[in-house]
Amino acid sequence: MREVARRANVSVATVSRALRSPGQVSSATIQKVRSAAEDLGYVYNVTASDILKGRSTVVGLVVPTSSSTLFGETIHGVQDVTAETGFSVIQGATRYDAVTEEALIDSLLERHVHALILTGMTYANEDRIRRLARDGWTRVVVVWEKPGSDPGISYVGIDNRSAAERMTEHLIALGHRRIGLIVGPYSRQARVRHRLEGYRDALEKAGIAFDPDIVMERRPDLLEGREAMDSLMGMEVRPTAVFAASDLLAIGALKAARLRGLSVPGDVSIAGFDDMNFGAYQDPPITTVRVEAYRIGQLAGQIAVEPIGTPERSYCLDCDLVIRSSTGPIKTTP
Amino acid sequence: MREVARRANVSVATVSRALRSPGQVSSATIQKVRSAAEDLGYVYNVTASDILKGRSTVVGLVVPTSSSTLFGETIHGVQDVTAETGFSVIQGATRYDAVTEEALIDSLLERHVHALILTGMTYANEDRIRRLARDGWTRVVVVWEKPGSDPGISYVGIDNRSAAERMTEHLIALGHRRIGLIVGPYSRQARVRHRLEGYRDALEKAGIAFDPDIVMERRPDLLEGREAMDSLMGMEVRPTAVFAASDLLAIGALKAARLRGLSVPGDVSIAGFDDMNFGAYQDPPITTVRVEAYRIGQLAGQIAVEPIGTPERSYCLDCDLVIRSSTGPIKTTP
DNA sequence: CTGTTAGCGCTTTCAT
DNA sequence: ATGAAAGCGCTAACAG
Repeated sequence: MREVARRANVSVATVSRALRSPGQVSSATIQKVRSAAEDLGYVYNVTASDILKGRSTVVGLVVPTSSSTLFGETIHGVQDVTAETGFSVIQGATRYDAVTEEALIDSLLERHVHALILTGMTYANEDRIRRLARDGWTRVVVVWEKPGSDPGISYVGIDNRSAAERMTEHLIALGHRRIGLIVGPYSRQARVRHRLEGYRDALEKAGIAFDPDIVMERRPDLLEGREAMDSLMGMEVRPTAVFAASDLLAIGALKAARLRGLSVPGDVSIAGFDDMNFGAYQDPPITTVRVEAYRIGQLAGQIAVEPIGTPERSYCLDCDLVIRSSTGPIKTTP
Repeated sequence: MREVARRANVSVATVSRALRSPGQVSSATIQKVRSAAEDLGYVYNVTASDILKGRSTVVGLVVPTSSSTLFGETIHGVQDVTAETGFSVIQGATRYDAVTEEALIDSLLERHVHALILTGMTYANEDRIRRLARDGWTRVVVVWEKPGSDPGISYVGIDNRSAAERMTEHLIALGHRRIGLIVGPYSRQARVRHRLEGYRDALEKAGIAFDPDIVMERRPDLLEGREAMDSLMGMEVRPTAVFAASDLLAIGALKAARLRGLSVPGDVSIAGFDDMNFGAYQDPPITTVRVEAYRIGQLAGQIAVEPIGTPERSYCLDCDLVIRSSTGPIKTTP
């Protein structure tokens, strides 16, 4: 910038003004400055400006994994909104690991991010985040989970418990009473735990005993879904329906059923969660819970870029069941 | 930091040293400083340090879309490597749009990123990038494409042309002579154009005339694949095999075939590209080209974090055909 | 309209 | 081992 000033025969302050607030400068000077900048290949430095203004125009985004079409939509939502307002997004993946998550959050904080958007926060780091939020150090948005009540923490998510309950009810309504569940590691994530609770709620209402043997706790990916389903289908009294609390798990489960020569939904019904784009392209198309992932990202982004000190704000989005062909009535033994 | 200094009764310089280069400070002082920092909830500011040192510890990563399991793997690779070396990744998606890409690159440059990792650079922005790279302004890594020869630009990718040629040869070897192609927008992306060229190479070698009518140029997603396949299958003389230059397109195509009651590979063979994790979970599992997306990301990350001025370095990874069940011999009309 | 000056949070000489 | 002071690239307040 000093170089530019010298070349244009003006002070650095004028350069700054010419480039950033052209209203205060004569158009002749603006031209001079612009062309000097052009000649020198000058590129403005937002970072320096941030430092001086004691602010930050970066938001940190923490996701479990970057390679999911689902979180991907949320990421898009966040990026679109933040880009409009001149913010950049530093993104990192935890791989469902608390230690990685902590390291990630640390590095984000050291960059003094304006906001932290957290997907699937593990219990391990909750206290720390709460303290940060309470002190107004950064804005904190927790995403994908039903609103809680922590001062300074905003939530954008869905009611996982209710959605899981409704899907389980759907299966019960089809006549199923032995319903397997494949679910993420619920001991660590609220989101997942709530899905388990919803499942149990529905069973209880229908007077079906909860059987821990047919609940599989797995990392949400294709292979784990397949393996879990295989165990389930290998049981002496096997479930007639399986609720996979993620479409990834459901697609894996579908594969396992196919390999065992079981027809879906003839022999066993399979339901998923999330409505990932692939779900409708499976054979049969998968019954699932629609989640507006992009919208969640947008809202999270909007909240994130608000000035520090703006009160927390929470949204709980509705999510509908999408009944496709992977679930059907229980087979009546002839 | 000044606060910490005051509370610990030392100068800011000492605080800086105590926290960042403990070797130069007495352990008593370190303790004092540490506890003062703790009490005040002090968090180090990397950004300020970057400014002062005239460097940047951020790399910019540009991808076509964030919601792809494939680019997701590349992102993971980059993140894992950069995290180890204290870099953060600012990531943005172009959505296959040149204008968005340009805006994104601008914002990255204004943050004075240490390096720019570009996936699927469009022609529109090539000149600009080349100039940047030549001037040593940032490190530039172009990813997913076969190495070219531009001073200052590193490449990490695959030989798209050769891979596409081999897949087409595979189909030809199965007896197919009328082979449809569904491919991304090749007018704008080198990666995609090379796949088209590979396809043509193979046809030519086999003495098959190139027929532009059975080449569909589509955005790589499920729906477009489905629609393109539907057009192809609606033709009077329809192709007996279709090469979809992305697994996303292939899965969409599979759906279209299924809806038309065509058996795969009985009535029509379908091949994909990329080896996305979903491919093996389709029915039938999809024949495809394996691409080591994570490895590509790692290499790109390694090159990116090297000091400015380090010579460019390029890698062209091998990629094997993965023959699954979606391709088979041509049906001999009885 | 434009220049001068001070200073953001940090690190690095250079003294002490 | 510690402190004082200068300075990274930028902007805001104050003069002129």
